[in-house]
Formats: sequence, structure tokens, C-alpha cells
Amino acid sequence: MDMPPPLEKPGTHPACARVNEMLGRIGDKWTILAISMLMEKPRRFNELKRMIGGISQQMLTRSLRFLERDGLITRKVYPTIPPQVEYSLTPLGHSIAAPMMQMATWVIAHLPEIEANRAAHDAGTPA
Amino acid sequence: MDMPPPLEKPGTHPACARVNEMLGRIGDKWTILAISMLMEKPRRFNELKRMIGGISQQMLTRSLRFLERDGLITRKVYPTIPPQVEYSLTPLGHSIAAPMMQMATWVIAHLPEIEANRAAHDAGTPA
DNA sequence: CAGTATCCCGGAGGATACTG
DNA sequence: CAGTATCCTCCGGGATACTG
Repeated sequence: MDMPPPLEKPGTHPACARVNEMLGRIGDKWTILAISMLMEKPRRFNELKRMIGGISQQMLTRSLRFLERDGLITRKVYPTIPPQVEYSLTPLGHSIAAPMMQMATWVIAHLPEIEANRAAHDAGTPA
Repeated sequence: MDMPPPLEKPGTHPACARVNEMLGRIGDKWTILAISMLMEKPRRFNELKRMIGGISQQMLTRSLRFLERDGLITRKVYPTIPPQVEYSLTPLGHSIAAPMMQMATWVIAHLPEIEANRAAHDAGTPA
């Protein structure tokens, strides 16, 4: 088993650290949820907050700011009263849907097996 | 680009919380690295530690224990002196390779664009 | 409504020392 | 070598109050 393809090996790639950091950011709990909420359609701040549930404004704001900074979402302000802000995925943001769904699908498909393993393991190592 | 399939919507799936938790665990920085190191071939404890670099024994141990508990890796002890322990991916563990590589590939492919966005955004919002 | 500003706490995670 | 045990630090992230 060699590794001539210089591209897709995460651990051996030169930019490994940056890639891993980015994976960590996207893989973040709240970020994943926010992105998946926006996949269907653009949404407003409190709408996201309600849908995600259990997130503080602070964390939602942070997550959205990071996503905006990285160009995965856009923030559109309507200068009405009361103010209205709409967040939507950019094309770049949408492009992450497929790989993200792959992961989610994998988890959904294997969760029962994983939880069975976990239960079995815990039964064998109760102490 | 539609999205009628009633299954793969993370945010709306009934087991959303557990799935999200699992995504968070697998998406963990160290866990990703450990899994990707093991993809190539089984490896020993200190070998992993060296390859990953920057991880403490404690964190490596924890990560490996979790992966073992979930049935993604197996821990094989050779009762030699000095002791030798080999970690390897289970079939379940291997099965996550594809979706994981999808994510990694996406990041690698779009990292330049993302970093450009970031730079542009920071330039426009220096304060 | 959509944030920003503070305060605060628990736990993630590093460093070190010890053991089988 | 492959851990376990202990200590300690830092910051992720919740709660709350205030603002445009």
C-alpha cells in the first residue's frame, strides 16, 4: 500500500494542520446544525435559534460570524423596524451539503450498530 | 437541487441529537487524525502518538478508548516485554473512510477559496 | 428583532510523574 | 512500551442584562 497520490491523504498532506483545523470548525456541533438548517432555505436569526434549540445567542452569533467570514453564508440586513436579518448559504456553503450529508448518512446508518457495540463493551467492562 | 428525501435531513431527523453528538465525536480533531492514521494500516500506541504529533498520551488514550467502545477500532495486546499494543480499524471503522475523505477532500479543494474569503473579509472589517 | 457586553463555571486537554 | 493518576490551566459556551 503506497501513497503516490499527493492529494487526499489528510494525515500526510502538507497543509494537514489547516485542513484539520477547518474540519474541526465545520465539524463543530452548532455549525453543522446551522448549516443544515440553512440548506433548505434562508432563515432569520431567531428562527435559527429556535430551530437549533439549546444554543445561546452568543454561540449562534459566533458560529454565524465564522461562517460568514469564511464565505459559507451571507448576512443580509433589511433596515426595517424591527430589524430583520436573513442568513443564507453561498454557493460555497451549498457545496458542502453533499459531503456533510454523507457523514450524517453514515452516522444514521451505523448508529444502531455503534450503540450496540457501546452497550456490549460497557457490559463487558462494568467496573 | 432539491431535497425531498425524508431521511437525511439532520436537523429534522428524530434521532437528531444522538446523530449530532456522534458527528461531534467523530468530527473531533484528534479522532479524525487517529482514524486517518489507522486507515493505512494498524499501528501501535506510540507510533500513533508520534504521527499525530502534539497530542498528549491522555488524549490519545481517551480518543482510542472511545473509538474502541464504539467498535470503530480494536485493541490487540501482545503480552511481550516490553508490552506491545496494536490498534486497527474494524470493518465499521473502515467504512467511515469514504465519507470522511469526502469531507477532507472538500476542505482541501476549497481551502484556498475559504482563506481568500477570510482575508477579504478581514480586510473589509479591520477594526 | 438582532445583536453586543459581562460574568462565570465545568470540563477539555496539556504536563508531569509513576507503574506493570 | 503503553498506559494510569494527578494537577492545573484555559476557554468553550451558558445565562443574563443592555442597546440600536
